[in-house]
Amino acid sequence: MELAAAKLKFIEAWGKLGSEWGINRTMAQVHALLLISPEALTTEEIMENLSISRGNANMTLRDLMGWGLIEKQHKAGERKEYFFADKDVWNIARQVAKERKKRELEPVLKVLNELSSVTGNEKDPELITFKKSVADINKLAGNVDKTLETMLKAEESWFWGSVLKVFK
Amino acid sequence: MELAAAKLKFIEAWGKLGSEWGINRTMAQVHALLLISPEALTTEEIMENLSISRGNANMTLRDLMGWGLIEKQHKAGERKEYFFADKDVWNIARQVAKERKKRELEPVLKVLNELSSVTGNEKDPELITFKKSVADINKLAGNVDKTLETMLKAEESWFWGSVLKVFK
DNA sequence: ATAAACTTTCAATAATTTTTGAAAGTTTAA
DNA sequence: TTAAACTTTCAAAAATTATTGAAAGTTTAT
Repeated sequence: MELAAAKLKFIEAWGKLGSEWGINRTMAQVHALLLISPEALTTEEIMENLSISRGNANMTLRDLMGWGLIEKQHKAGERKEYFFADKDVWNIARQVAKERKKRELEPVLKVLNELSSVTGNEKDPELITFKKSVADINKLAGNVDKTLETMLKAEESWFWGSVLKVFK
Repeated sequence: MELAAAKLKFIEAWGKLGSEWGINRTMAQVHALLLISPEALTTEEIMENLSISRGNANMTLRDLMGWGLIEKQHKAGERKEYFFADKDVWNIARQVAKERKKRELEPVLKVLNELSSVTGNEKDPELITFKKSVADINKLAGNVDKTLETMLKAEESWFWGSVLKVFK
């Protein structure tokens, strides 16, 4: 396959994966584009490359910066802003894990903790089932949280080395 | 907190989490409802409880069965179909991991493998960057795949025991 | 100060996803 | 059979989410 076709396919696949995981398709595509660009790109170039509007490009780039996945670059003697993506895939994975943990897992853990103090007739099957489910989910979520915490601090080779060795 | 309020809060939280992870909010809510119900429920009861239409309930229940998260139950001497959710949270996690691996990770791995055979001028920075990104993502995705594979076969206590021991 | 170069905002519009509900389909009991 | 009880389908409507693009805002060079 030619590079041009491969790029399109990569951007499309990355966008699809993103949308399946609750990430705006365009955002995933802009990220994909910057990931495979050796050079930083301007808003203009991104707009053109993906056929998106200026407003869309601007907001998407801002979001990507909010996720810590891309950065602005200023070139000496140029007015334009250039954007580039961190190319280290392990950093990307960690960054996404970090943000989703903060934005989604932690709020859920908070709610689960509140819910575990539910009151009522301790003989009521409704209450028993409710408490059991909440407690079980809480435990699982806690384990996920601990594992992510470790992942965030870890080096890639150490992390996978450890995990895969255990699972041999 | 009272049980009734706690139930509402749980269903709401589960629905929100689902939608953030690309799962239809209603589907997550129906799952939540069944998860905390000691008894199997009819379509009618689910419709009423969540204020959703018959069509929506029917399709959502079918989807949940497709994900292997709930099952039909037939009660002797009754025409109605009852639905109940597997209450084992580890089973649920495994089931979701299994389905998402099959539906999303595997197709992406397939595309990545195709893309790694991209051709062109080996000196071209565009090609070099592209190949590097694809190779790196491929490696990471492969490790995730292997880990999920292990998780699918594992018992909960063994899995977390191993993972958390390593990360101590 | 001015204006060109560039970025940001946001109300309106478009696209996508979800939901409805009535009609069609199926099963069962008598 | 028939008809009641129940389930499924799917086109249309509603709700949600994403995108546009022009106007407003900002920065920089002169």
